[in-house]
Amino acid sequence: MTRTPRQDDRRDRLIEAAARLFRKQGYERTSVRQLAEAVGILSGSVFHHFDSKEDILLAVMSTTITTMIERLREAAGSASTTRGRLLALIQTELDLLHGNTRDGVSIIFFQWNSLSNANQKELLAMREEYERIWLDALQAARDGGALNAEPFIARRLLTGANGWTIYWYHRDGALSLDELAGTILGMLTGSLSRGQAEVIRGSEV
Amino acid sequence: MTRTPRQDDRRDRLIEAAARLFRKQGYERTSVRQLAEAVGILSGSVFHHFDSKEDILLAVMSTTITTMIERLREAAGSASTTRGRLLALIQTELDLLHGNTRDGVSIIFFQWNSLSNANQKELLAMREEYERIWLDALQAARDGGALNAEPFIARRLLTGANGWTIYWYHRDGALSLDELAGTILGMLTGSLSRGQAEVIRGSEV
DNA sequence: CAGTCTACCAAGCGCTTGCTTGGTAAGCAA
DNA sequence: TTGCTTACCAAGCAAGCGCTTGGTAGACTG
Repeated sequence: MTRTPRQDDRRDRLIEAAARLFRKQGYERTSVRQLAEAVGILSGSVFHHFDSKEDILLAVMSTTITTMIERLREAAGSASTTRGRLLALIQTELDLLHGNTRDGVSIIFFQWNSLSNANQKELLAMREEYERIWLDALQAARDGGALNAEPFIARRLLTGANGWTIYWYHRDGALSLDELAGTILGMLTGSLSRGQAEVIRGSEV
Repeated sequence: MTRTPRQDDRRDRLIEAAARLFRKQGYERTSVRQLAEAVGILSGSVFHHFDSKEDILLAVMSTTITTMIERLREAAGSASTTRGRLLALIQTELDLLHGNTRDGVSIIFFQWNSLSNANQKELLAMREEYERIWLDALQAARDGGALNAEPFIARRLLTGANGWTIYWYHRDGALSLDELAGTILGMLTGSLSRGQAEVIRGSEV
């Protein structure tokens, strides 16, 4: 039997497997035994790496939010115009939801209530950091006249619209993520039709 | 001990309690014992009214969808213009989500995956009936030039945006449901600002 | 007023759950 | 070589789960 101490790869693999299974089956319907089996250990051994099952969910969410903030901050910085920044944020959130971070990100969106209140509080500051980036961009868009609605309302509608895509959007379909992002931006700002995404990103307002 | 035979009120009360508890706690985290306690019977007695726990969820969803279809059909028929009809549908869906049907409707939106595949199939025809009303209205809006996006994409974005309101919208806040509906219609059709809802409903396109 | 049906209780069964315990082989440091 | 640490296994515990069983009081039916 191979032992690989001084190397937390089992822990990381557990987080990965948990993200995958939690997304597919939900947190409650995923047992610790399933998690253990997914990485090739017995159920009791899971508790060598984590104090509780919920701690695994917390770890999944925590590492995911960190990535989300990082990616969104990058996107916000990459665009030079108000509208271009908004598009970049939408594209990024969609990519977070459908790229290789999708397991964790879906869990952030739709398994939030499986976390105890105490642990929700623990992550709230990070979530707010993520939302702050959005609200700043939306406020700028509003100041510039590109957005009609109040930023925080627009963001919440957007959160739902984007998050819900995990239930119907498939990357291998006819609709590309950038096209979808363009459609969403068009709705938000009320003028853009699909397929113009590339034109706008980086150009003037 | 009061017995009231020939009267299915316990069954109805169970469905009601289930809707409430499933929404608040989730289906998996709600036990049959809790459901029983909510209506004042013992856990075993629940299975006099339902074959299984999942059957209760099915009953909640089934009765809810029936109401949803009914209400949405009414709304679609009440408006004389394309845009007015769209607004009526949005208002109705928001009211379904936040009025006295909100428990069941929230469950339709967010506990769908707790149903077994077999039971999902059972309800699919009803869901499609509901969506058909939406798609017809959106298609008409598109034909009339009021909507830029493809109807089925618009609807899915809308589904997410509307459904997500259960996580942040509160009736007793400053924002009224009709104002919110106006904002959403404005985004969909790309021209309306908030507060104009009443003006548009029933007027010409 | 006997027979049937409805709506429940009391008890508990079989199973799964998250988690604990005690032990051990392998790796590392001195 | 000794001693400590890491990463696991083997076994199982207590609690809770959905659900079943056998029985009974009251209401309804002929």
